[in-house]
Amino acid sequence: MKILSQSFYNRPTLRVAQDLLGCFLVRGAKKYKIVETEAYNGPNDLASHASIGRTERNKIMFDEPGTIYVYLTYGMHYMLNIVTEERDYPAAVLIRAVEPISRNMQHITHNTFLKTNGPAKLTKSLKIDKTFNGLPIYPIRKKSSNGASTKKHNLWIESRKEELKPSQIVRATRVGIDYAKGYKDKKWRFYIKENKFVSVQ
DNA sequence: GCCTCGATTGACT
DNA sequence: GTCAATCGAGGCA
Repeated sequence: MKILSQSFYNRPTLRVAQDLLGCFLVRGAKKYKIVETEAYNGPNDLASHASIGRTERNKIMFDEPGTIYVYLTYGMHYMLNIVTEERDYPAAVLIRAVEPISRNMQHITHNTFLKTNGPAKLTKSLKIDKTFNGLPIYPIRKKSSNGASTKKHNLWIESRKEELKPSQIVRATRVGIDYAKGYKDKKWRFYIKENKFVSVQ
């Protein structure tokens, strides 16, 4: 199993959103299968933060492919996204749901269920917050001799074990974006068919 | 400065 | 089905 490189994310956003299904989001010693994603694609997508141009909040969406974009919504929920396509093209994939894979993770912890079946629930479960905003999700090659190390963080994405069949992938409209005229009906959400951790079937 | 609203969730009628 | 939580970004004065 191999960590996805930056070039994986430097491809069309809809492609990346589909190809992330079945890949593994790894947080320290814990591993989760990605089962639901959404694409936010380009400057014209009215559902995307980037449709109003570059701002202090959304500037990360214009950054390098493979950059982590985390923002706060409703004053309390963090959303995890990975930036796609080349620098200055604003696009990202929202990770909406993951399935816990490691042993002993589907049980009760701290008097509550570990819930990862929704974009805000998974960031809460995995303790992902704005400190990840702007960091790379891809591996950084080490600086050569003088040991000027890059900042460490234990969040990355590994490739699938095996390809998904097209019949295992469902295309659907995105959630919570009814305000996006002309874009709300685009089927830019992808999920693994019949997976019980998908937020909205 | 002031107002509106959100890529959501959980509690409640 | 309805609605509050909770706060920063963005728009506008």
